[in-house]
Amino acid sequence: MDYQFKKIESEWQQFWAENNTFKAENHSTKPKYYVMDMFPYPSGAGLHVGHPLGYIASDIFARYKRLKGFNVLHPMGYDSFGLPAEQYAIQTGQHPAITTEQNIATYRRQLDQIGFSFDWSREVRTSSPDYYKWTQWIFMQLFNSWYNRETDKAEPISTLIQKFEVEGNTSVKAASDDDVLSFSAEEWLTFTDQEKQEQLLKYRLTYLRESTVNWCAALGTVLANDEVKDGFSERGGYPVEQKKMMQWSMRITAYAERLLQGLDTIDWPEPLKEMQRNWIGKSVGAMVRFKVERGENKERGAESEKSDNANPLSAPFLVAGSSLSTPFIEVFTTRVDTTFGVTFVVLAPEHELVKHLTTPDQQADIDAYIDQAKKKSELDRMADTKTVSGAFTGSYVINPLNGNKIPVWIADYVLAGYGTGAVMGVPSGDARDHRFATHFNLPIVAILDTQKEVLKEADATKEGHYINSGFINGMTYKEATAAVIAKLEALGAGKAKINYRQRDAIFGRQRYWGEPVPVYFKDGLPHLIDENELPLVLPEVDKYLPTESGEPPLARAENWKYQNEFEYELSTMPGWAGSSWYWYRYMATKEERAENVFAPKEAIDYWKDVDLYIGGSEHATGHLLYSRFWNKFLKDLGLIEVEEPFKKLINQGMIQGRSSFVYRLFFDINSGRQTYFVSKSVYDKLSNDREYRVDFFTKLGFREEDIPDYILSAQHVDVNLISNDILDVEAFKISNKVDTNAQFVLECGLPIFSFEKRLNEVYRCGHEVEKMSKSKFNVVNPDEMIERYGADTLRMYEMFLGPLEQSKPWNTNGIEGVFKFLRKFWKLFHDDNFNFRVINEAASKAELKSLHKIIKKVEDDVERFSFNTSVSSFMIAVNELMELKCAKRSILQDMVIILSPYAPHICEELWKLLGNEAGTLSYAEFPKFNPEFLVEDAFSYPISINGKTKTNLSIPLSLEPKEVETLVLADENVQKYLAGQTPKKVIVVKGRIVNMVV
RNA sequence: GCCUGGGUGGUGGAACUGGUAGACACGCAGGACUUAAAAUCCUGUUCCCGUUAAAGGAGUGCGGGUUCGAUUCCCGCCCCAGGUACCA
Repeated sequence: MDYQFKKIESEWQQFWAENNTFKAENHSTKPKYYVMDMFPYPSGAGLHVGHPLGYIASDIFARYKRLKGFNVLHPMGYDSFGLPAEQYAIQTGQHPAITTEQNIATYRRQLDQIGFSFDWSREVRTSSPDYYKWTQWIFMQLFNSWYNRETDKAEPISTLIQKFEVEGNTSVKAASDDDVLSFSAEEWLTFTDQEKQEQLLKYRLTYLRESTVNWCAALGTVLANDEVKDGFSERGGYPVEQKKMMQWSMRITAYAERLLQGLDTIDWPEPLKEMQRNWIGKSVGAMVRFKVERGENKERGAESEKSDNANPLSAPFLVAGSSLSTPFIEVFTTRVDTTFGVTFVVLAPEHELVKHLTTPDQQADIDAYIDQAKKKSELDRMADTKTVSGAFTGSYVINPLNGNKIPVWIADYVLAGYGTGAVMGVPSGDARDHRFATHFNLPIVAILDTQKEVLKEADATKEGHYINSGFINGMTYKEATAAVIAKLEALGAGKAKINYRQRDAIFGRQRYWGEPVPVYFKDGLPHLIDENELPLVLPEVDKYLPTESGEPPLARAENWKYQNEFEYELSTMPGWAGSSWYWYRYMATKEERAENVFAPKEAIDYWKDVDLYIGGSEHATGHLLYSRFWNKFLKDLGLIEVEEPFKKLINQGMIQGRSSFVYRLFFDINSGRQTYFVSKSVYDKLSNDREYRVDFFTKLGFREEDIPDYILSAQHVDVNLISNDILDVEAFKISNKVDTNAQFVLECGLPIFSFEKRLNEVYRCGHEVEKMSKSKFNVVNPDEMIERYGADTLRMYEMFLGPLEQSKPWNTNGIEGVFKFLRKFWKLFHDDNFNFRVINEAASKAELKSLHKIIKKVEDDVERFSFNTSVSSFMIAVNELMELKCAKRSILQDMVIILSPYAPHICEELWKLLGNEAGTLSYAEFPKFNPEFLVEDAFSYPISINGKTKTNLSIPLSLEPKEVETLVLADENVQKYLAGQTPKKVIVVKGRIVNMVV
């Protein structure tokens, strides 16, 4: 029989399913091995060719480990809450649960046909109530916990209450909000319940906090950063602004130090760890307080400051242990030694002191600036370092070290969420401060004798001795830092401080399709529902849109009240909630899931942690950090044992897509909004060519002086509507919901001829290589590949594409070669008429050499996750055995075992043809490598002159370098290249190379 | 901007610890088999110069450096991709 992959593959897939071949046991005498993949979000576009890359790698590894005698847990599930399903629901009115169910069915079909060895009995779905019951349960544990810095772990909130009752909060060392009041035990006891709860909320590991969101008034909703482009909504192009909103947060910062330390104990790619370290961003420095100079802002601050408790000018004093009575601006700096060089202070435009520091003269300037800053996203603000902007508040502060009066500015390069939302400007040492000072004509003072030309350029050196710096003049960096901190502490104007860049994570979305937060509100304060009321099931709503008043979709649920009385929390949990603990749910068997725990203790004790986790590096600072955080928290509660959940992690590179773009041009005219889609070359010319632009608008009927303001932007378009970069305009019109009256300007430009077909009368799209994702409309799925070549070919081809960890755009150029290889492998077992021809003869030396070369190679390659190189080696081995006309069982049977993790279907079939019991291949024993078969006695030395290879010479490997040198120099051919010269030096590296220097 | 990764023939890539650059494939060209096609097999294929063959020269994004020897190590740039806190 010829190689009939379709028949073979469907038969074996059915066999595995029916016989539960890959079901993992929670009890075994074998050593355990837990191989996990990052589970997919079941997108409507189906599984794309990028997903299987990591899954194939982990499947090869899992199958390899079974052959090596391990009890392997290799599960799969779905991260099934998310924005795209909800977006689809908004457009179609379909319940996201239904579309999600359909998408999962598609994913499952696609996964099944690739032949993965998953234990499907342990599948999880984050959107199913029996799963998210436990996500909500963990949320409740977080709400009921605080972080004790003395024991360095989370503890029940009841222990905090006990402390408050005995000693108040002044001596408590806890992770908390910045604005906690100090109170004594007596004061605590006089608090009402309401007041007590308010205080406790500042300590809970999940708590309410005001944070900034992208608010789109036209859509009446909050947008993800992903959905905002250049300050406008990606859908519809409506303006977006930054707005503050009360939100649930997770106090991940409490764990910053442990998250940092833990990195040293796990086997993860160094760059990934580095990303997490940078994200956590530990910096050792100091807080410095600059007193506000009174009198400059007499109308406001001065009179209200004493009596009015709500006056924000007094807000910063609400720091535990502080008794200062003058308003100040607090900054964090890592270069406290440069305090004498401070010539201005900059606040974030959102800083709460801004409105109180602004003098009447400056009011207009400041208002205009704040207005403009609101329109920019944080990312835009960080990214744009070229343009300097800012506004003067009119107020001044006093430098605590030299008493200098320093102006207070606002600028958008200072971000409210970072540090204290204020920085001290040291233009001589910091490039950004320098640009700011130069632009606004602020003084620049050198503070180190090694700084050169500070008027021209900032110099961040720590070398040399201080100048212009009062009592630290003449000191070195180390001495000065210590001296300044000591002085600031003595003055009560600052203290040493370790700062983390990481912020507490926002834990809420103003959306429908997510886990409901198990919280209701009573008298404006959050309370947990009862544990036995879990899961709090997502209620039905009539529409998946926000309400008219801008509340989240859950506000639409009718009669949805806790005990028919109290408002539930209306936001839902973010995408990362369900994925932050799922590896524990996999540990529970189907039967064990009926028990009232997230996973049984014995199962957790047995599987402990994930031995190998494979997934994309795009999750480096999101999912992987949150998961480590929740894991540490669960450990603090004593529910699990390990500090780190993922022992070893491999990043598979992304299979990128080739995205296509259309170019949308729109502007407002008297009769409303007009939209055009312009072709690629028209877009290029409109962007770069002024004359063309004028001509273009003239043709549209505008006079040169009346050309309207317009927005020209690139927009993703579905790659399935495109062939060779040409857009199917009619199909696009149907799929594009927003601009029904849009017009199309084709390659030929204006005017549009519609009656005559010509070459340029097409709409040409632009393109870019970027990640494959539904939102970028560039998804390619594996079904067609499997239909044409089969799963074994797809599996091997995805590995053959290149190193697992590297990103690459998808292309199918080489797939024929892999397919040919499998057919050759099949032919090795059959004669020309496809009769099985394997014989029981003793293997030759050459055959054994080929076999043991590949055993060694595959072992080495799998252990270091270099799957692409083993595919090449398999090809070489099969080419060699073909050449040798090898048909011997002792060789071929081992070949089947070695290849089976990569191409399991064809190997199962051949295993059966070889006379073995069906299905036993998965648990066969991996062949033992014997180095004796690879011993060589001679090596063909490359002979080079000045590093350039000239010829080769075969020399016995037993010879020592001196003997090799003699032999080489005696060679006629070598003498020809030397042309009579005597080498100055001869380098011989045994078994490697001979190099002569002349 | 900042953090992280990458850049080698026409294409995907190999070269594992500084030791023959281009393994293995794809594609292309030529040939065999065939009435023909598909499939299969054989030969060639980094570039330039030359060409019956040979012999030269250049070459791993760009510019420098260390070394007997650099795709590999160091310094400075350019380009591409991922992340940048509400895509997952």
